[in-house]
Amino acid sequence: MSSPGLRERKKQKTRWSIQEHALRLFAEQGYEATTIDQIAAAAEISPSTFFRYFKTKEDLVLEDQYDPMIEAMVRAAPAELGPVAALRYAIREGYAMLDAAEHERIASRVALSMSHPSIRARALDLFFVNAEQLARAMAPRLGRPPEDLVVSAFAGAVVGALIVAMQTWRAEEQRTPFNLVMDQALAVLEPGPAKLTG
Amino acid sequence: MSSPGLRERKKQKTRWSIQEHALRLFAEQGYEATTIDQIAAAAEISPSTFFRYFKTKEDLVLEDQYDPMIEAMVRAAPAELGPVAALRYAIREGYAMLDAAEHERIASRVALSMSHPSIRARALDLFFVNAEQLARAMAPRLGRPPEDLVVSAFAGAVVGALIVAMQTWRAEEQRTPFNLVMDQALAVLEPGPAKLTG
Amino acid sequence: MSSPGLRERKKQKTRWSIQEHALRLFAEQGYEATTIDQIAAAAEISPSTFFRYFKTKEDLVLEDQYDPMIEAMVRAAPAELGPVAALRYAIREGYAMLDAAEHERIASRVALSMSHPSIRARALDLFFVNAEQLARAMAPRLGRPPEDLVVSAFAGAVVGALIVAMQTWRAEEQRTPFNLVMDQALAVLEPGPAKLTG
Amino acid sequence: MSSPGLRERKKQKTRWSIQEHALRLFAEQGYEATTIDQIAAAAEISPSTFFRYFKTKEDLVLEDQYDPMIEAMVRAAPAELGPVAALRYAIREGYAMLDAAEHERIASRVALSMSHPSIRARALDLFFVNAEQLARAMAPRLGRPPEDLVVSAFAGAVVGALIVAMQTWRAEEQRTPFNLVMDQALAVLEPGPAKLTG
DNA sequence: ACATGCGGGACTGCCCGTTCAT
DNA sequence: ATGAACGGGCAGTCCCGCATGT
Repeated sequence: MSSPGLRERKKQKTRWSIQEHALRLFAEQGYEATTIDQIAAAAEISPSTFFRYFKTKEDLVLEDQYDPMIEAMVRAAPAELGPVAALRYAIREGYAMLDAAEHERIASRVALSMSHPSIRARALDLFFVNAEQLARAMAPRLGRPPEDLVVSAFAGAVVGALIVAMQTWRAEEQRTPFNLVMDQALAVLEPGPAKLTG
Repeated sequence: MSSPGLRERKKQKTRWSIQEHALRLFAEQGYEATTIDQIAAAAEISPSTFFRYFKTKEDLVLEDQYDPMIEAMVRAAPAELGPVAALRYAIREGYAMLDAAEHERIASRVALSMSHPSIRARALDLFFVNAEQLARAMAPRLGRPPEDLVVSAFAGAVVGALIVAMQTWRAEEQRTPFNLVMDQALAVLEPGPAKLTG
Repeated sequence: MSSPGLRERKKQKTRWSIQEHALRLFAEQGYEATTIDQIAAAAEISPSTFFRYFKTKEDLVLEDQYDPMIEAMVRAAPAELGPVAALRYAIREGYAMLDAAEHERIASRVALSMSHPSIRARALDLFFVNAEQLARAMAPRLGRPPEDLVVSAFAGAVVGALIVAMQTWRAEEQRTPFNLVMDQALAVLEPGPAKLTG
Repeated sequence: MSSPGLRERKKQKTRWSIQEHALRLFAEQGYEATTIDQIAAAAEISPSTFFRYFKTKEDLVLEDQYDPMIEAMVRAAPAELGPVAALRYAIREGYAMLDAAEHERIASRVALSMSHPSIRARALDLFFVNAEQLARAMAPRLGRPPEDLVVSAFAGAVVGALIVAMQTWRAEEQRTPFNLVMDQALAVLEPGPAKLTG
C-alpha cells in the first residue's frame, strides 16, 4: 500500500511535461509545423525518449482519461433512467465535477483532435473502441447482453451522434458550450433502439 | 459530347493497375509489409508517380464509388418511408443491382479497411464526411433543414451504427452476409430521432 | 574443486532459456522480424538484461562450443595423417560422438547462420578467427611454424572450402547429410599446400 | 547511344562526393565515431538522401569495381595455365594496369575493410558471393561444371587463402606490397584440387 | 506535361552507459 | 552490490511533398 514509488512519479512528471510543451507548441505553430524534435527539445529529453512515452505524435492529443469515468457514472446513474438518459446524466455530472480550467483544456483538446485529418481519423477510431465499453455500460438498461447487435449498434449510434456533435461544435467555432451540444445530440436518440425480436 | 479522350483513359488504366497490384500485394504480404516502392515496381511506375494517382497509401483501399449511389437511392425511395426505412430500402435495392463478384469485392474491401488501424481510422473519417450527404438526403423525410442538429446528429448515429455493424461482421469472420448485418443494425434505429422542439 | 555454485548455474539456465526462446521465435517469425524485446518478454527478463547475456542479437545464433573440440581432435589424430586428413578424421570422430538430437541442433544452427546476411557475415568473420587456431593445430603436420604464410593461408583455404560447403549444403536444402558435404569439400584440398621455398 | 544525361552524371558525382567525404572522415575520426549525419553534412546532402546512394554505412567501404575485371582476366589468361596460375596472372596484370594513386586507394580500402569488425564481416560475406563468379571463371581449366563441389569448394579455398593474406598483410602494417602477399598466398594452392572421382 | 530525384520528418530497432531499487 | 529500468544515440525504413530536369 505504498505510494507509487519515486520512479513512477518521475515518469508521470516527464510524461506530463512532454504533453504540456507539445500542446503549447501546437497552439503556437500548428500541429503539422511542430516536429517531434522541437517537442523533445522543449521538454529537454532526447527525441528517441519521446517515443518511450508516446507511441505516435497523435497520441499526444488523444490520451483521454475520462472515458472510464463516464462508463462508471453511466452504471451509477439512477436505475429508472433509460440508456440515453443515463449517459446524459453521466456527462452532466462528470462535467460539473471539473473546474473551468479543466473544461478549457478538454475543449481545446477536442478542437485540436477534430481539426487535423490525421488526428481526427485516429480519434474516431478510438471512439469506436470505446463504444464497446459504452455498450457494456448500457446493456443492463436495455435488458440484453452487451454483444447483442441491438446494444452494440445502438452504442455505435450514440458515439456517431456525439462525433457529429463535436464536429458541429467545432465548425461553429465553439459558440455554444461544449457540454450543451453533446447533450442536445444525445437528446436526438432518446427514443432508444427498436424493440426487436431477434 | 465526346468520349473521355485517350489520355484520360490511359490514366484510368494506370490507376486501375496500381490498385489491382496493391490489393494483391496486400493480400499476399499484409498491408504494413507492403511498401509503396513494391507497389510501384509491380505496376511498373516510379514510386513518386504513385502519388499522382493516390495521395496516400490508405486511399488505395478507401476509394468508394457507391456512396453517391446510395444517396440518390435514398432520395428516390417511396415517399411514405421514414428516414431509416428509406436508407434500408436504398441499400437493399443497390446491393441487389450488383453481381456476386462485385459483392465479393465490396466485402473484401470492407474487411481490409476495418482490419488495419491506420486504414480503419481513415475509413471512419471518410464515413463521417459522407454523413453530411446522408443528412441532406434524409432531411426531407424529417421535415427539417439538413443543418439542424437533429438531422445531422441522427445521420451521425446512423453512420455510427453501420460502422459497428461492419466491425461486428468482420469480427465474426463474415459468417452472415454483409448486407444483412447492415440492415439489422439499421433496424435498431427505426424509432428515428426524438421530435425535439429546438 | 567445488561445483559451479548456485548463482553460476542459474545464470547458465537463464542463458539457455533466452537462446531457446530466441531460436524458436526466429523459426516462427524470421530473424529480422523478431525483436530483442520479444525475446526478452518470452524469456521473462527485462530487455536490458538480455545484453548481460548476449552482446548482440547475432550472438544468439553464433555461440559455438565445438571449435576447441575440433582443434583438440586434430592434434590427437594419428601422426601419419596429413593436415587435411587429420581434420577430416577429427570432424568424423567428433560428429560420431554426438547424438541425433545434437546433429539436428547443429544443422538448424548452421542453416540459420547462413540464411541471414547479417548473421552470415558475422559467422564468416568468426570462422576466420578460428582459422588461426586451425593453423596452429595443422602446423606440426606441415613442418612449419604456425605464422608461416604457407600454414595460415592453407588454413584459410580450408576454412574457405568449408564455408562454401555449408552454403552449398544449405542451398540444396540439406538433402545430403551435413558432415558428408563437409568431408567432400575437404577432400578437394587433400593435395595440401605447395612446398614453397620461402 | 546518347551520353548518360545530365541527371545521371550528377548522380555519379554525388555518389563519388559522398564516398570521398566519408573516407576522409573515417580516416580523421575513425569509422565508428563518424555518423551518417556528419557525412551527409560534409557532402551537403540530407541524411535520408545518403541512403539513396548507399544502403548501409558499410557499403561506403565495400564498393568494389574490380571483381568483374579480375574474372574477365582469368578467362583471358593463357590457356596452358592452371586455375591458380591463371588467377595469379590476372591479379598481376590487373594490378599493373592501375597507377600508384589507385594502388594507394585500394590499399587503404582493404585496410579499412579489414580493420573494423562490422565492415570486415560484410566484406567476407561479399568475397564469398564473388567466389561463385570465380568458380565459373576457373571451371573450364578444371574440366568440370562450375556447380561441381570440386570447383566451388576450391574457389572457396582460394578466397579463404586470399582473406587470410589480406588480414596478415594488415596485421604486419602493410610492410610488404599488397599484391605480393596476395600472390604468395595463392602460390600455396598451386597443387590445385584433388582429382576426385565423384 | 510528366516523371524523377531529393529533402525531410515520423517512426523503429539495436545497443550502451548510468541511475536507481532491492 | 546485483540487476532492472531508464535515457540517449544512431542506423535504417518508409511515406510523402516539392523542386528539378526531360
